[in-house]
Amino acid sequence: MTETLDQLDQIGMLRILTPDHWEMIKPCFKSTQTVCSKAVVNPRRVRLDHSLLLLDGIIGRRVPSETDQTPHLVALQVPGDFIDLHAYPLKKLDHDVVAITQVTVAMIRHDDLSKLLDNNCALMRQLWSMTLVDGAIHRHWALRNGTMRALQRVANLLVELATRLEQAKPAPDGRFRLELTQPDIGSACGLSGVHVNRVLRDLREAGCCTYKNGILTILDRKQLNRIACFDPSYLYLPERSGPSGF
Amino acid sequence: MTETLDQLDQIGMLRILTPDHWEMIKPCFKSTQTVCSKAVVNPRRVRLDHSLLLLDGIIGRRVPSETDQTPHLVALQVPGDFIDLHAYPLKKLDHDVVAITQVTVAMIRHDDLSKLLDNNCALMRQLWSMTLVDGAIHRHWALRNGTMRALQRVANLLVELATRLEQAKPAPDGRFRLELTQPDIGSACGLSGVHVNRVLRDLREAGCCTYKNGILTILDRKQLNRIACFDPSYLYLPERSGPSGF
DNA sequence: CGTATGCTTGAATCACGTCAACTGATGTGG
DNA sequence: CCACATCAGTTGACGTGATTCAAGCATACG
Repeated sequence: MTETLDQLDQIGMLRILTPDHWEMIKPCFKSTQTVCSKAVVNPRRVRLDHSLLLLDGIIGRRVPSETDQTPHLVALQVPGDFIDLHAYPLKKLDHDVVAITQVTVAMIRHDDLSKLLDNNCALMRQLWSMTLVDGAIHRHWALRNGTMRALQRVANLLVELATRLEQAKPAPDGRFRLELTQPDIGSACGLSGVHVNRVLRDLREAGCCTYKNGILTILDRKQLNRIACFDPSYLYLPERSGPSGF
Repeated sequence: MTETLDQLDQIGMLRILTPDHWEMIKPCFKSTQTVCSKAVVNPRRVRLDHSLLLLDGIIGRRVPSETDQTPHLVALQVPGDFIDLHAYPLKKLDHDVVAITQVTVAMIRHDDLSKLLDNNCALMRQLWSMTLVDGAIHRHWALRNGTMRALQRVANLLVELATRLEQAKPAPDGRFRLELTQPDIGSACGLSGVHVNRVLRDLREAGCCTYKNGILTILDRKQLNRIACFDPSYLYLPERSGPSGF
């Protein structure tokens, strides 16, 4: 499997790393792994000795709900995200890490990470930054669930995911394979599955986007952004060319 | 002002640091500052060259709402919290940092922090951990706003704050000076001020707690925990004596 | 085939928001 | 000392957005 590791590219959140730092950490990923949809990648409350880099697919973080049975989605990760990097300093997670789609991940052992970081504080600071952007996204999820109404909430979530996914892989056709069920979307933004269905119909009838078979197709990005009141500054996107918030 | 700095104690979140690490970082705090209620301590989108340690009072993080005028509370910080430590790697914030009560903070320059951390990766990892606990709290806020109904939400927020405040300073009488207005509480958990008022009445009539003049008084902690479905594991409390999630 | 899973729609219910009026405490100026 | 303004809290009436329950439909799969 190591042949794929050499081809690893600096996609999405990984672009926070400087190229030389990326070259340093890349060899530490010793193996990749493919996990099938719906599997629990890392369970909560268990001591972890490794962290995962998401290469392909979508991963979610679930917290079992205190009130009812169905767990709640508190975060979604896209390719380029350093999943459960926070397990490196914290050692245990407070949520389950589950595969939404079939995913491929690269593993890094905390031992190897320590060897690397103990001699390189600059790299550590950049990894730290990556978890801080995660934190900013978490704050935005609280904001979204706290202030927005259903239509805006769903639109906002979809635009966020589209924007983050584009950082990993450009999608000129505006199509994104999310594979989230409608109740999943509801779980992520605090709505019932039924209501998500109605909201998606409204977005479809407004000509904004369609969502079918787990595939999001954005038809009118401008209008969708407007409905979503989307301001991407909380994503701290690295500047490619031109101004950005980072 | 330096006389107070020598007396700084390892309260709240600071207890994540080992005592020797705490002794190392303590001298870097060169001055304390008292800021009056409602002042903006650090504005968003401005490059910061320092971070703040909250010594006394309560600080909030506000995001101006896209939809209406009133900004939204996305986080609350209690004494011992290293406010905007995330500004150290990220340099800019995506939210305003505002004083809820009158607060005293200690300032640390990022230059000094760098000098200290470049020779001490273990300390850096612990500071990193502190921001990760912040992240876990953010996730919980998203969860609260996404899954809970009004009564549970308010109860949950109040218990969280009480628990975190107790880490900083024990409150055997069950009284906590929050100084949040009822609309503030609503803003934090996605409810209108009017509805918060009704919920607080319900909690009062149930004998759980009272909230008057910005002071929370917990009368029946057990019942309040039950209503709030409160499980503190996401706070990663350091173990004092006995088992805990950390 | 039948069963499971996810989507779709309608009808009834309810939790919460909005609006508006009133209270009570605090503060300010004449 | 009183008149007045201000601000947070309080309560009622009303409207509505979202949940829940239920039934029906489509597709995939054994």
